[in-house]
Amino acid sequence: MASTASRPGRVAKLPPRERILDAAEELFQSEGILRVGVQAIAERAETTKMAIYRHFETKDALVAEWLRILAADYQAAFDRVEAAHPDRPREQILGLARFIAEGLPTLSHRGCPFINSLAELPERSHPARQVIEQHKALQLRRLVAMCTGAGLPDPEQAAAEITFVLEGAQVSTQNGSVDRAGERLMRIVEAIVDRHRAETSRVAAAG
Amino acid sequence: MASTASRPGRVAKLPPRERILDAAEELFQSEGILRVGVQAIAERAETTKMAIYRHFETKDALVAEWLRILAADYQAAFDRVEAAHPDRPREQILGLARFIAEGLPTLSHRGCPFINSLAELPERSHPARQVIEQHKALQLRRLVAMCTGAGLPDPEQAAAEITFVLEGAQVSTQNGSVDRAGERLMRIVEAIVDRHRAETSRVAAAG
DNA sequence: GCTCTTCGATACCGATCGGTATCGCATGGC
DNA sequence: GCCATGCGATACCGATCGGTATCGAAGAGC
Repeated sequence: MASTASRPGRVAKLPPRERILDAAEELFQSEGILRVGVQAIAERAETTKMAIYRHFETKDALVAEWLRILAADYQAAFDRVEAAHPDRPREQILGLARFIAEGLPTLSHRGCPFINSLAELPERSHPARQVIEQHKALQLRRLVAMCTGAGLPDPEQAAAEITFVLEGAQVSTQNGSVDRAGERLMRIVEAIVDRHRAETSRVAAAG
Repeated sequence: MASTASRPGRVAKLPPRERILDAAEELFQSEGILRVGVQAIAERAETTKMAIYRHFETKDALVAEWLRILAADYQAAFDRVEAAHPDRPREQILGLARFIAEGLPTLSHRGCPFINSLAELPERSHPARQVIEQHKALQLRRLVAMCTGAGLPDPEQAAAEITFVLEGAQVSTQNGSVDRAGERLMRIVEAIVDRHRAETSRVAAAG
């Protein structure tokens, strides 16, 4: 037989903690948090419940860690969009909207993990809630910064409007009521930015 | 002692089925569907589990019936808004937005029941999902009709935009990221309608 | 080569879940 | 007055939940 050192299974296996997080990611996203048991996560991760509790204090801690990673991935995508359009805040905003719009067909009828998790975890003390609220707060701050950079006269209002349509597009995709949500999303975000820019010139002309 | 006929308890009690639905409404809204057991509903309704299963085939059927009633209430509110502004579609649209905006502080950090239920019940075959999707589809149709009545040149796009911001305002209120969501919601809905009206005159001028 | 940690496997815990069976009582229609 | 029905109470079912205890094999560092 071959050596056992470099051939842990049929393919190279990640360490247990990564496998657990990957399995949790897939199951939580497709079936929800509450409906997925720790045993099911262990099986998909090709490990055992005990291994999970060796790496995470409780199931709630695992949920929180999953959302933390997801939020970090999301912020990284945010970073890439910003970097792709340096010093052009309007393009950054539209790039962000495009990022969301392109993701809509993927999440299809199983919506945004943050929104869903918020629905599944009503207790304000749950560790996952803090992760979600911090993430949303950070996202809004970055959006406000972009709107400020774009010279919009009321960046808080503009950022709030964009936040509304981004989240609304995701839930409307989830319940399948609106078709061509991606295109519609892009159109309205452009319209929001342009309207606020028009406000700029109006304010400038008046001042 | 007084007659027992007209004095069923300390106060006049509704029939069990209504009490069950009331209890389910309160518990599902505040704690979510999956976290509330049938036993807990029975206790709050001052009855027993058996009584619940005499009126509803399964817990899922109770959930579906709850959402059916909720959707009917919602459509009734929709009717009242329409009736309050006969033949003035623009006022109807703004009235609807105001209805949602005024409800935001009430649902506070425990969002829209339809959005939450969608997150809690991922199985497409669940009876409650059909109720939700039908409700959302009907709401969108009515909104499209209002936009058509208002003479907007692209009523589907306008209705989709309004749907996005209505739903987005609710989830952003739930996660607490946006302050003054009600005012912001009203401002953007007005802006959407006015922008589409401006498109109207532009199209008319070009035609 | 030895030891210390990690991993996998299994069995188990108490609690709770959705759902059912049964029984006695009260009530309303006839 | 009688009887069918609705209701409340209790006990119970199998399944699953989150979480723990235990034990043996395997691997890495010194």
